Amino acid sequence: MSIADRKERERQEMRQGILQAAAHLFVTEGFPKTTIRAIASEIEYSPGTIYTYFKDKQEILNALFHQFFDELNIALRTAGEAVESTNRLTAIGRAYIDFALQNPEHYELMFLMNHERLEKNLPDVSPEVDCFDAETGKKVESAQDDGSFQYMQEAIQLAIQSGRQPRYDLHTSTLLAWSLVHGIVALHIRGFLQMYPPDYLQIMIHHAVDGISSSIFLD
Amino acid sequence: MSIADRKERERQEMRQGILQAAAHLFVTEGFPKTTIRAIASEIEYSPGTIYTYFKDKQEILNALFHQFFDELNIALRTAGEAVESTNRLTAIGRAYIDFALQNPEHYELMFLMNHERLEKNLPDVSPEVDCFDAETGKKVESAQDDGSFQYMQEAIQLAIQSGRQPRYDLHTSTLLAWSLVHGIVALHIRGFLQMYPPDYLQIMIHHAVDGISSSIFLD
DNA sequence: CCAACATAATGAACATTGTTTAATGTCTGA
DNA sequence: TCAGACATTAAACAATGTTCATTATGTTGG
Repeated sequence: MSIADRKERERQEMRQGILQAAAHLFVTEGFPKTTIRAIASEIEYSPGTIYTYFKDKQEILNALFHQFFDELNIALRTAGEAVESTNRLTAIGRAYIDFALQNPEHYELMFLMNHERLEKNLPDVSPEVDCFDAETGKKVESAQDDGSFQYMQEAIQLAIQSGRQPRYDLHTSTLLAWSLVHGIVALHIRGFLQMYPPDYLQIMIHHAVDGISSSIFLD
Repeated sequence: MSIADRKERERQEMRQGILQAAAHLFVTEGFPKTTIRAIASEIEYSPGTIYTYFKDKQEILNALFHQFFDELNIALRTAGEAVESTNRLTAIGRAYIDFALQNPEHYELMFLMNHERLEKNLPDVSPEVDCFDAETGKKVESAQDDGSFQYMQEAIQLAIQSGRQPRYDLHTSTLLAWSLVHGIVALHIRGFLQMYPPDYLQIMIHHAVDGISSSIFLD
């Protein structure tokens, strides 16, 4: 069954080619301005061909979605493993902000754009850590997840095990940490921090990363 | 010149009618799904008429932009003035989150959507507080601003004057506070906090608002 | 009162979008 | 060799934001 293999391989190569062209255009031109015709032109095929490999424009974005989240995940874990567990949370926070500021278009597609993921076929990219009972709010089962959110949560847990005193429970602490770094980069990418000169903003962000620990730990 | 006055008045009424119809559609259907034809149909005019009053679709949004920021501004100041200055920051933070969660579509248009404000004619909605020298980072002149950001900053300043010990300088503290509340609501509106049951999320948000003070004050 | 005139409203038209489809070609497996 | 599955294409479709010539309306000066 070598022919079928080759066919499947060619199909996957075509898919990757489309994804690569789409990623380039999405990141440089933005999602709305990127036309199917432009993607097709980039890979030198007709527009209709795209629909042999992807249901619609949204599904192309969904595929890239997963890819970008993997990139963030790797960036955070690389930065986190490079330091001992006591400094890990700060290292992760800094890596998170660096990723977002160095790849603002990736972050745009991942966290800022409105994907309407609620009603459509969403990639399971949302950091599903635990499943709760809808009535009691108690944790029902702990899902093994290799996401960025989970890794940040693990870092906080490690810090607690190392003796640091948390202000709130683990989930709340993680939410606070994540909200802080996301808030900064989201405001920045949307241009709401333009009134600060870049170097001064860098100092503030530096302090903000330190503020993560301050806001969730007592000591 | 009464006739000219009436003409001008009728013109402004028409503008307001368009804005009202557009606001309703933007908020219920979202900006991209709202067509010029739908707005025109709502006010029972032809599509072309819209362009007698607004340059394009973006300019309609810009006008609503100002309106929504005024609403937020009023909400924050009402909540802030209701308490003494020591609790003001927390009250503002809570009001901010309430505003965003009770008017998610307004918040969407204000802070989450990509307006491409950089290149186009942007409303001066960005919270321009101070002007800095690009090289030294020192404050050059203090601009009087009645924005929400400014009000949050004033509340922090009041807390400091009341004896609280800030961790960082005033601007950094304000950035931290704003990033925290924006981060929470931005993640929530984008659906990244869906794995938490609503009541548990409420508790976490409650803690998060308290976390504002913890993250920027030493005591 | 009438004749220009300015302005507003219209509906058709245009260019561009995402997507579908019928037709054509190509390759596979028997 | 041949029939069927599949990929590709150009054309077409519906819907979008926007423009424009035309029409209608009301205002102004004589």
